[in-house]
Amino acid sequence: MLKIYNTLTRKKQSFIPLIPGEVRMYVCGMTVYDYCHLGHARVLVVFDTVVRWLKVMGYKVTYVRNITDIDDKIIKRAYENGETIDILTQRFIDAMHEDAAKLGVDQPTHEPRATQCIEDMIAMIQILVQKKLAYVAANGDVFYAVHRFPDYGKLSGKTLEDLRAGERVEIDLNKKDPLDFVLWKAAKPDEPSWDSPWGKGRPGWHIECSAMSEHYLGEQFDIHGGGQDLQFPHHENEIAQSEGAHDHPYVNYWMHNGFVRVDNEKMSKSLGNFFTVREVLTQYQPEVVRFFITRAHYRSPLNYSNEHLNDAKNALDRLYIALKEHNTFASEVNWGDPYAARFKSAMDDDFNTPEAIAVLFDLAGELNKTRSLQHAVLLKALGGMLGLLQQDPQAYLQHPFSAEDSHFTPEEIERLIQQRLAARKMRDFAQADTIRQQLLEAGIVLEDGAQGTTWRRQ
RNA sequence: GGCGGGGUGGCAGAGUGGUUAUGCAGCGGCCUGCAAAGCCGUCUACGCCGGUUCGAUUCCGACCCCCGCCUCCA
Repeated sequence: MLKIYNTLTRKKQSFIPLIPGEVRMYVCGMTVYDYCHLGHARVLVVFDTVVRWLKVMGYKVTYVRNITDIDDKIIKRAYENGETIDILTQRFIDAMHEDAAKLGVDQPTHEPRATQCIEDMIAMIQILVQKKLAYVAANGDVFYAVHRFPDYGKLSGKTLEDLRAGERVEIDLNKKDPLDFVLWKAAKPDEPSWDSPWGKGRPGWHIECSAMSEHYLGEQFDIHGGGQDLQFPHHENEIAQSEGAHDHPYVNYWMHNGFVRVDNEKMSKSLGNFFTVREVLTQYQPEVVRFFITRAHYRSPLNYSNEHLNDAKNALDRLYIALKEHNTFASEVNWGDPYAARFKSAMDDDFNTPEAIAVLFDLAGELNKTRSLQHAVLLKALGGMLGLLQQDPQAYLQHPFSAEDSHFTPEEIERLIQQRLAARKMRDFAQADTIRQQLLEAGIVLEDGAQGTTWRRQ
């Protein structure tokens, strides 16, 4: 039985979908004004892994991940760059898709863009205004009246009093209450806008997720995910909007992934301590990055550094080396197998991927001892459920992962291996070792095995 | 200040009321012409102080420290 830690109840709960056999899931995606950094990569990978596991468990999954393609930062960035919003956002949407694909992240079922769902948002705001949960301010903005929604704060464990006691509440004279949040912003000159019952304007941020999730998944669905930083206010506001509009529960299970950190601090745009996915991929194979992410539990913080990536690389190498002599394909998993059973119980326990990966290593050890095809097939199959180990082992092990790795072409390496073999045959070990040393200095390790000499990148 | 999460061996990172996590790194051995890989063995743990218990890293309480949210943020 799958258990999921639910932020709403702060407990692990048995997962029971609203419709037997089907899972409807929504995850807050990117605001597309810049390249994805490792924090974004984590969200992509974490929820991709969740979807993969749900599918392995036999669920039909409808997975929606939105794209925020209109907001203050996008407008500002487009203006700074002297380009249109459309060109800016399309560029970063394409870049995000490239990054996601490299990390082995499957496309969601639907990937709606905020600007394509304005009508849904307006319709929802209208309901909220009718129900007096929202009001039109003097400047034409429409605000949600937070005090009118009694459950406000239930997700983040805050009360209105707590929030009022906070020091950082912005002062906006148009709001009746400083805690009210904007649903619709009246148009300013030179900004993109849409017609609405309240005049030209554009949506606030939170309304898009309420409207788009309802459009694709209905008024109530199973799982809603996102980064921990979205818990408040974004997800809290979504609840206020959706439950306020429909008077019944919005989401059954809320999942929040932990941050990626740098030097023990949250990686973020505002701190400027972020590394983009594409930057990291100039130094490491994408699967190493995915392995690095998957190796930590999704709710734990994940400290980023080159040392940790190197460590992840060495660990992943071990799995591929174990698979090296069996270039096999995954097949159906027999869950009665002890390794498979352990893997399943780890994944069923709130997606405990570190434990699941530990099973992979135990299996690799067994494979190294027994060299049985059966273990190789299982290792590949279980790895695949995490989006790992699907490459040809040789391709992985020989992949040039940095610019310095282009010293020798595979043909040249092959030629040097043959030269060394000839030297060894003549028992000219000095010459043989010279060649091996030469390759080693270029980061190439030779391995003399029973079936001849193979090479891999260090 | 309010709310929430956490402190595990050299590093990363799970977990458990008593029995090896796992990986990387280190050390010793086997294998090898020598290596590499692999195998075998092995050293470093559970922030601090009390309490409960036959027994606590694991439960309870206090303390110290770290991180996050309360503003845009994955």
